[in-house]
Amino acid sequence: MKLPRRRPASPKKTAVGGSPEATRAALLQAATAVFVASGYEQARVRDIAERAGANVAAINYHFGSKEALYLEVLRRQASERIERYPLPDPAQSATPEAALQAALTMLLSRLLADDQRGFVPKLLMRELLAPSAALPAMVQDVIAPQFRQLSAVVTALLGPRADAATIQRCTFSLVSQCMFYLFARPLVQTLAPQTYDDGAVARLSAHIAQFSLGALRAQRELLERADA
Amino acid sequence: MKLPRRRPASPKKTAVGGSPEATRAALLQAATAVFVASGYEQARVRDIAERAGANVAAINYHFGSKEALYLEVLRRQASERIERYPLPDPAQSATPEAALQAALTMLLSRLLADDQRGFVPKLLMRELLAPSAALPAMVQDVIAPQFRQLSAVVTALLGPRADAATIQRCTFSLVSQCMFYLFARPLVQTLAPQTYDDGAVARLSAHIAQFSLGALRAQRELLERADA
DNA sequence: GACGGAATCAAACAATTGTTTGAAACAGTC
DNA sequence: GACTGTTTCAAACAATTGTTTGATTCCGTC
Repeated sequence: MKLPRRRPASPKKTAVGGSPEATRAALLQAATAVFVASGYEQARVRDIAERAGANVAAINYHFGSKEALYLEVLRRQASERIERYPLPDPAQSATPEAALQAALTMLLSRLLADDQRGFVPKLLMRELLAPSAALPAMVQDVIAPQFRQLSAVVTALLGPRADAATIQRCTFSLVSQCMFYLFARPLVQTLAPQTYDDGAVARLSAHIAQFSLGALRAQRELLERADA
Repeated sequence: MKLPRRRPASPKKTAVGGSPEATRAALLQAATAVFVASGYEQARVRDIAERAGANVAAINYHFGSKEALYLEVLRRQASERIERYPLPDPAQSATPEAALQAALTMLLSRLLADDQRGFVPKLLMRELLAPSAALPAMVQDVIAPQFRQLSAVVTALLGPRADAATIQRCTFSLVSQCMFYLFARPLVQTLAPQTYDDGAVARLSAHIAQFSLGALRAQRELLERADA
């Protein structure tokens, strides 16, 4: 009693559709979910195939290997999130202070937004914990641009006397406060359960901006007093 | 040509010693190294046994299973690190500023010190990524005390007008800057390779203290101006 | 409706995993 | 020196892994 498996939207397992492209897409979607849930090493190709309603061999047929599939998932998710949350143009902000606020909001949005189930942030966490061959590309594509952008804003706020090392450390201080709410979420939720309620991004970015603006102004005064 | 394997410090593979206790100890030490390097799932019992100069079966004989060995390693490492880096007494510091500096140094030490190969911090990362039943105990034993301590220091620096939420967020800002250098290490090393050179803890804690003291003073002024 | 390449499948494959086994070596006691 | 319980060992075990295979099904084309 075999029903036709191709075009007629086969009601087989999940939603393979029927065309080869549909299989590919289903595998990608299933792989994303499984990789996020288990990480690369713990993810099982059989889980992915089953979830996609496809055969195990389909993975190697369409992508070559488990690792190639992983890299493909990573590449797609990262670029998608990047274009969903474009970096704000610093020239559009009236003041460096406004630019900082805008940049922090976007950074936090990227890290905390729950659309797409937070794939990229979770994968980023996994990569940082157990770096794979994918991390360098991820740093270059996702992190470095944000870091450069923030560095420019910090440079504007610290004034002309700031050296490169100071700019770098201060930028780290900004990034760290944002990433903290991603990484330490289970911890923060234990200590302050209401933190991730509605409007979290706005609330947190406002605090981080206020905290950091005070720090950067003080740092600037310090630099200029030392230089004088 | 079998040489006597027991007491006479057998020069076999590594340093099993000879007695059953020595085998146990060697297994524990090797297991610690391997678990830290690879994590529980990726750690191979054969690696551990070889590193300890023991037979694979010795693990199951002495500890019952791979998981039991892991939990034993965990238990020992956690308690050891806690007593190695005791929290500084805030009453011993002359000023709140000095107390902040001392607390940050100790926090960073705990997170970055490479003795024992940073087992507990790495485990903390794994727990935050995939929380298990061990996390609550870990928060209670390792994190919460530091957080309370830092909160007290922050309260002193922010002055009497600070509300609980502000104190909490500012303390998070402090903790986040410290944890960042643990979590984002692969990232930081890409962007600023020299960061973890000798004296990292002193250098980083000095920056974080300076940055944050400026932020906290500004915050205090803000609070007092708004209240006045 | 037969041909042919693309796609899918169940099954087998080779490698690796944690664990168990049964014999051997050991130390202590009588 | 034989007995006993403990400890160690090489080897095998059972389960799981990613991958490959060879047959089969599909679909457009002639």
